[in-house]
Amino acid sequence: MGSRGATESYTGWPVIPDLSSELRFLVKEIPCGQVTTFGALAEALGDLAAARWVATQLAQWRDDPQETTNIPWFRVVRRNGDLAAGAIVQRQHQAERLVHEGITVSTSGRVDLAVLWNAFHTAQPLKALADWQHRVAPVAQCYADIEIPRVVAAVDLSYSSPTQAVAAYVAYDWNRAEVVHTATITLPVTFPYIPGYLTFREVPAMCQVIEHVRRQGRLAQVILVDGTGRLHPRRFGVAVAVGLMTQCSTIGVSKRRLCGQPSPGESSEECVSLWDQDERLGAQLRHPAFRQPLYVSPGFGLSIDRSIDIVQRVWQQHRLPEPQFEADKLSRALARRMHK
DNA sequence: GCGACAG
DNA sequence: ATCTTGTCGC
Repeated sequence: MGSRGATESYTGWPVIPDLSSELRFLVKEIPCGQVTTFGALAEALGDLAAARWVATQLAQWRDDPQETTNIPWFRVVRRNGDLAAGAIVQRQHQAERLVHEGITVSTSGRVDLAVLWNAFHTAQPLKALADWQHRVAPVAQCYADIEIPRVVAAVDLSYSSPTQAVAAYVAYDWNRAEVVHTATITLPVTFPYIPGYLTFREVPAMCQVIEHVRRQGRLAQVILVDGTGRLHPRRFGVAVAVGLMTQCSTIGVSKRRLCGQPSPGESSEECVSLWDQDERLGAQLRHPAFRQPLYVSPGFGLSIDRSIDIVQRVWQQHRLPEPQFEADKLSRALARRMHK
């Protein structure tokens, strides 16, 4: 079975676990005649936040003729005892499999969770990754603010298939309002999207396109990253990791909020600080032309306030700041072209 | 039914 | 993020 669980060195990037293999192993541990929950499996992986991914992965195996007979997906139900989500025929199938193993399923499609099985053997690989984030986050907290540079870049990812990422880099001159450099790369991606762990999914591709631009000698002084920076439960969003790995100044900019609460005292419409555990981590920005706000936090090498200055400078014509809008457009166009 | 956890 | 029909706005 090889090495299970995440191990890492103190200084470098951690070994990224193969979560699908880990989950497959755990599901196969559930004994005949027993049931468990998606959340229990997620906790066995090391974080309840993975529950949704566990559910979607099990549904995938359920619907895959190659996998469905090897993996007892039907022994996993929701926390309230309900059978897994899905079409009526699939829920019926799950009920039949459970009844066949001697488990009582009510007419409404619910099992008694008093018998929930939970004795997994696991190294909790996600917990190892979270510990690594906690430990490395303080290293990224030093900064020496630069002036707002003329050229601000952005990196963004699209997917040409569920396992193939397209990373785009776009450098934008806000004074002349034009794109001055672009680059793209493609890379296989296997780590799933789990809230709080986006770093381990998207940072390798982002760093690779940035290193490519560095070799071209065209690296901008600041890079906007789709996602969060310090505005993260462990202060280690994807923008922090990209900055740390590349030693570039980075800013996390997201369309939705991962964590942080607006400070009650502030009345400003266009900029409200976001706090978590009595710590100011970033800001919610509003643009008069757009309904939806933007969530901004430093990744690496910049203060919160300078990060805000820079994002406001390049946020003009679209819902996303111009460099990100262009990077999104570019990566999506290439991903679509590759899909054909 | 509601709230919700980046991409 | 991606998958998609119908819908809305410039």
